[in-house]
Amino acid sequence: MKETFSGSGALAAKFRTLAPSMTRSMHRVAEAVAGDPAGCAKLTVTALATRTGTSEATVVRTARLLGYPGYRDLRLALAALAAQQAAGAPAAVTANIAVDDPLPSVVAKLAHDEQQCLADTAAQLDLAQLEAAVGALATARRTDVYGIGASSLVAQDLVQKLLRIGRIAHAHNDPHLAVTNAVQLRPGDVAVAITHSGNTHDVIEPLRVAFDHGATTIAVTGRPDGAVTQYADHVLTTSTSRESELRPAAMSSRTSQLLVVDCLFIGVAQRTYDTAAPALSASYEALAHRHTPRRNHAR
Amino acid sequence: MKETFSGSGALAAKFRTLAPSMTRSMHRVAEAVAGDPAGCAKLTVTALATRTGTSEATVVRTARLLGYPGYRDLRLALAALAAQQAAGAPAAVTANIAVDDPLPSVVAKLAHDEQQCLADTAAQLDLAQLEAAVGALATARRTDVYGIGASSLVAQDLVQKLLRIGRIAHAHNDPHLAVTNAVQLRPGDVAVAITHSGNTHDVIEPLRVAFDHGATTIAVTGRPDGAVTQYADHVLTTSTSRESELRPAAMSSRTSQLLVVDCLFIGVAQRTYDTAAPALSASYEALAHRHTPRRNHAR
DNA sequence: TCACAGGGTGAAAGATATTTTCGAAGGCCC
DNA sequence: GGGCCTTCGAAAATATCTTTCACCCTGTGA
Repeated sequence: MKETFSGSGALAAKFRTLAPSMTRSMHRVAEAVAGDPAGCAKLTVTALATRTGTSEATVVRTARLLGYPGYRDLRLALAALAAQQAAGAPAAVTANIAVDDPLPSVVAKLAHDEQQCLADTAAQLDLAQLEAAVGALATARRTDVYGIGASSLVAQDLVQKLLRIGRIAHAHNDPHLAVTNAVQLRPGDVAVAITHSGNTHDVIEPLRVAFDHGATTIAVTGRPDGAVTQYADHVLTTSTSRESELRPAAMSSRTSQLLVVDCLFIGVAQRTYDTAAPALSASYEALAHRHTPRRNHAR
Repeated sequence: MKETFSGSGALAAKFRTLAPSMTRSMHRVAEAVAGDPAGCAKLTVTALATRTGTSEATVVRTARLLGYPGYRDLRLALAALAAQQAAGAPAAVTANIAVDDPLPSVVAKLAHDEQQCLADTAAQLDLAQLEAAVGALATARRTDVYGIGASSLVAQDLVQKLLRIGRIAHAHNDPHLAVTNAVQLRPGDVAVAITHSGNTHDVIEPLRVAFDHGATTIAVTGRPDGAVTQYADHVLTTSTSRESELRPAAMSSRTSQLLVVDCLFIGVAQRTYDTAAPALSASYEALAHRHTPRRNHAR
């Protein structure tokens, strides 16, 4: 793949995230759009269809996939993007991490990639969905979080955070236990599934059970078209960063997922401030004696 | 783009210049447009006509007067202008996250903070220490990783990654078991302690034991002067990001720690490429069937 | 190899949005 | 007050966008 997308932000990120679920024709359209936003903003549906050798229908479908109600809105967004790019074009360079990269270069590239990933995630995060998810978590009687493999760590991170502010939460990485517990959920409870691929059966199954039992369900996934979203009331899309052999997408999705988790956490903490703040302080006090009193570490 | 708006004032300037030649109705339209470009960009001709209490015809006439071929183009320009204005004012993301921050602001601030944290970490990371740590891990007979609480997740992340490339690694978050296992270590083995505070007794203790038994010891900590470094052959310092009430340092240290872990991982993967690459591929294949088969697009 | 299923695709119909037309209303000078 | 010009908006005409639907390609199983 010799795609040379400059770090044009949200659009390129969206493109990467959704590329797998695009058909060939849509891919062509998306490529044209991502490659020359300014130019495409000047075209009508018909013109863009002609330029990409496709049909109006495909252009509209692509626009929809990219998250706009139709081509008209994509076009507006394109114009906006072009203006933004023209305003400040940082144009950072990012090569893939290679086997023979010296260590300093690895560190720089990794840091840069992850920064980019954070920016992309923040840019494309659906705030309405986030708001809804936060609302659900803030009022949940209890919250179950499902994650397997690398996503299991993210699930645990979310649970640790929720526990710290006094919410009742459990992380499950055993599919059987997860389902067993999901059966207990009912309306007012929340279930969160975390899966990069969006198709991890072991995580979807408990979410489906929770969904069927009336719990509010949230999916944190890199594939908004994945099977997991069938059973999700709220979908939070993580951004897929550039992949390379040594650092495949599935592995680097973590950064994006964790940002989403942090956003959820802060959102919930804000909404439940009265109980969250004392709980946070309490957890510090409780941990203080666990640290050997060497210097003044209680900043 | 032929039409280049030099600044956000361009529209207002045009408005002033052309105001004399405008009729009353056109004036109302122009005023609305100049006053809220972003908002007007969202409206159709009809909607804008209604909002200004005029007709579509008038709106189109105004657009023409402002120098555009029609309303459609004015609308695009408006969207571009709005984006430019938004980009020009990157907002005070430097501020702490407050209880009453709206969600969009929280997302922006979090993303910004974490990006900053990554940059800081990469900048101050001691490459010589990293190199040494990578060398030790790459040749280790086995690796034990200690982490408690939030750092436990980081420890697990490192272990998961090492396992994927065929290294033998274990994560311990039970202090007793950690010590029990540390006793088994000997020269040629590696022990890694992850602690933000640098003074977490439960993590220091197993590292000390490992150190005493001749294992190579690595500390990943935010406090290079912490107690943990006494028993560490190599110290990797993570950066402490800004803290706030809702997002204390101990919690945000994760980002920094994970970057270090990633650097270690890539470094080791490079050095053991011959075994790492096949192991990586194998782990994908093994996991493939775990994802409900959905679609497979040629890319 | 063939028949079949199922999604991907574009032509064209259908729906919207934009532009133009045109007549009416208001105002100004004679 | 009447002619004449300007302004204005309703509605027709056009351009643009969206949806539908049948065809086609591709992969699959007999």
